[in-house]
Amino acid sequence: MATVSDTLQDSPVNTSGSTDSLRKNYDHTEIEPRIRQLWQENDIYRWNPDDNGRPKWFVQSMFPYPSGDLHIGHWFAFSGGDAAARFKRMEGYNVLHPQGFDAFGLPAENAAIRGNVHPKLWTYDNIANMRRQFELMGNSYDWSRQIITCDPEYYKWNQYFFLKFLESGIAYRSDGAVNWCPEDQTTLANEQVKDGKCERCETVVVKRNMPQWYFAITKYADEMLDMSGIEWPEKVIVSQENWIGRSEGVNIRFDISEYGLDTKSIGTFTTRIDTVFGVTFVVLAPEHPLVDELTQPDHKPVVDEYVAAAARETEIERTSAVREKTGVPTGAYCINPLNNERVPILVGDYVLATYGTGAVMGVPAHDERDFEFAKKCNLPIRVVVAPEDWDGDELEAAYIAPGVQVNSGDFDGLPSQDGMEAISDAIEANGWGERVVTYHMRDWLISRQRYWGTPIPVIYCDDCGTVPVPYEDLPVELPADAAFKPSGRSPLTEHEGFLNAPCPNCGGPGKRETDTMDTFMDSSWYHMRYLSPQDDANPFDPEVAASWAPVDQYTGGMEHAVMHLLYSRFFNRALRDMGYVDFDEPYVHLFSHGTLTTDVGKISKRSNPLAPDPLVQEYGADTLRCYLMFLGPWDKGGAWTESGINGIRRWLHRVWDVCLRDHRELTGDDATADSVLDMASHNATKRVIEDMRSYKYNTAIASLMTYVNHLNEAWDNGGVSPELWRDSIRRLLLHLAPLAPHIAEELWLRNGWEFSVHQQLLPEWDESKLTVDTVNIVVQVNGRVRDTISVPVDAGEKEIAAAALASPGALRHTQDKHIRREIYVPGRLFNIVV
RNA sequence: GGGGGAGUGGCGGAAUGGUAGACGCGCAUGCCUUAGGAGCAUGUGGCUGCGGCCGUGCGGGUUCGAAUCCCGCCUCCCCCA
Repeated sequence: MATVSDTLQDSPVNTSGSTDSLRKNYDHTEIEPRIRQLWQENDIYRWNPDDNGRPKWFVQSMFPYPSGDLHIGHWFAFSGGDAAARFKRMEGYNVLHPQGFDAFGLPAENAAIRGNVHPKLWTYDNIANMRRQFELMGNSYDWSRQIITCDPEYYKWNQYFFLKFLESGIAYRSDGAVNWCPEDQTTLANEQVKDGKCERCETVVVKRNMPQWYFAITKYADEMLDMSGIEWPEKVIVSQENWIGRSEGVNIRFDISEYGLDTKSIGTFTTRIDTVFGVTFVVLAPEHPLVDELTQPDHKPVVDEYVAAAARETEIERTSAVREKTGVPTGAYCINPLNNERVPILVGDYVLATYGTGAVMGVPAHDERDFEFAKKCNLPIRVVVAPEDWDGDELEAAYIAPGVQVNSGDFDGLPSQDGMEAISDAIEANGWGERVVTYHMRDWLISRQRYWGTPIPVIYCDDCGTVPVPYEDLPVELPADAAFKPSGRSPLTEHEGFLNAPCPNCGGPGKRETDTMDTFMDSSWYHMRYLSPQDDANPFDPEVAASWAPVDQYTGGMEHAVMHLLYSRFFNRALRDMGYVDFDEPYVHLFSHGTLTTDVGKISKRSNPLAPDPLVQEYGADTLRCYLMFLGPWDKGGAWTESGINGIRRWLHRVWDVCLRDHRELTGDDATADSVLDMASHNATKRVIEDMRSYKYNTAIASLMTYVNHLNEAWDNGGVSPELWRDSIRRLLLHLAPLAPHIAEELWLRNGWEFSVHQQLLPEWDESKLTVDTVNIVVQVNGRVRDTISVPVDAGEKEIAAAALASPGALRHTQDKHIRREIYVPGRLFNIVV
């Protein structure tokens, strides 16, 4: 068993001075496991929630799905996250850095369908393997707080929160059109449909009508638009704003009472009520319930055929901007209440039944799609908001911008922004419609017709209706012996033992809900569970939460900009309103790292598994971590290629070499050499700390490389003092520790310093040491570099001007010329304008 | 169609108004070696008459000075429809 003293015993500081034998000693295959064991035995990454002497820092990387292998993309994500945690620890914070597994989800179940292996077995095997791979990375996780979301001890609390949501009216069941993935045989939330396809398997999603459970996320839509409490990348904020998609407008009704139907009007939603006098037609979605009733007999065959054709097309096809807008008249008319005009009603497939009211008022003069549609269908185009210099001519394209109301009755002459308000007032006063706010975001559909998820804890009773499972009966556990064949219904439906349960209310026969919850339920609050993962009385310990939540720093990929990050923000607000937490936002700072790609494409759980294990074996975890962080800016991602990794390995060899030289060989008789090295040290500290704080790992490593080059130069030139050398090596290792934790620890111990380097504070830098005695000033003539001069740092402008003007390079270009101007940028350059 | 980001050597990238190409890869030459796909050292944007000239996607502009700021255009990537 290795201990700290053993390490020192086994590997004393080498005093032979022979660099050849030293170099051979950097054997990552020996060092890395031994150092990790040392960390483990001393438990240095265990979080102590009661250590209040240091400020708290809750830092978390988005937990992985246990797909089976930790691929190189995971390494890219987690190397940076771990460096951030280690750096913060060394800045003096009490750091909580946990990790876990997002363990429910379809791949496990699909594996069961394919390979006859139980999802639970598959998942836990994968977790075991990924834990082993995580160990190879040497991350500073407190594994004692690991959570696995498919453990009943975890999902019990999903069910608990579901029941709480039910009580507070946030969870509700509703029947209606939902997104259905034919491949995965389940419904999907709107957020999980990308380009009309399933986010997971890319199958085209279809609409189905079925009763499903929802969370009322839209209740928080306005509040979630307020991002003032978070420091997140702009692109994530913008994505969420767009997804929530708040728009203010007016619902206005067009009268159809002349047809004697039950429905007396067509409701339409518009954000441009200022253009209502320009309505020359109304378009219904092909699925609109009024289509059938309103279509006049002589138009029937055409309309029926059009509706049937539209049903065969997907939403993406129908709303594609490049596609020609088509439509057919119903032969019916409706009345615009503002001007009592009769306008034709058409059916057009660019209008979707699921969006707004499923009907739009057509204003061709001021809407691009309506303009195109009117041209195509030969409908009139009437200008009602005039461009500034409008001459009364026909428009060649829709005029979208604000202008002045014309052809708008009493509202003529008003600026259209004012017209918007005045017309809205008139509509509301006359009962023709009302102002409404709509959102693009829909309520969160959480039902899934799959096995491997959290059972929704309700029982349906013929007499009592929908009855929540009592809290004391939680968790409702997944039965182990389900049949995994996709049928469009949850496998649990086929499981009699699970399905039949007595009604908790009346004791009569009841049927359990057989759908399971969307797995985004699990990740919406998992950060809170890290605070007290073993608590069996509460989802999380309120006292610990009071002082430790929210998460201070969260890192993860952009793919969760909407979905996970949106759901968590909603979930936290719901928890807040139920009194569980007293803050609004779950994740204060967010950093979105980029995507690592291969030449094949994106690395993800869906493709390109590139196993890092052989790379770790060949190069070592430290080399791989540093290489990934050196590829480019962390937030930009990059293309994976193995070429170049040798550069990092060579550099770590040089680090090894320079850190094990015997400082007693140094003479210490050159004060200038000392000040040069000291400046390099302080400069490295400044640059590395500043870069690490802003996650610029690539330039932080570059600065460390430069620093090692300086150390080598200083050694070769000789003359530096042994004390300064030791101090400089110390600095190097402290800065290296977050990025290459194993080698930094090994070299730290070999130099005789106290275990562990990861429990040290970062060195500071002294600005005054960053200035030198003489400084090189660039001499320019007309902005072009002609010479450089070396002057004392405290030289005045006059002195510098004289030296610059006298420099050979400047003289060549100023001879026989008239000097018009001289520009001096202190400490940098002197520009002569001739 | 809308929103966001980016275009710099052979390559990854650095520099956000002040010496373009830090740092690294690759390449070249040399040293060491029985050998090397190892290590070390030096060099490395292009052209050159050795004075310089050209050079950060393209075209214009502002400035003493622009990769950086402004206007117009082209291309690529990501997100949303």
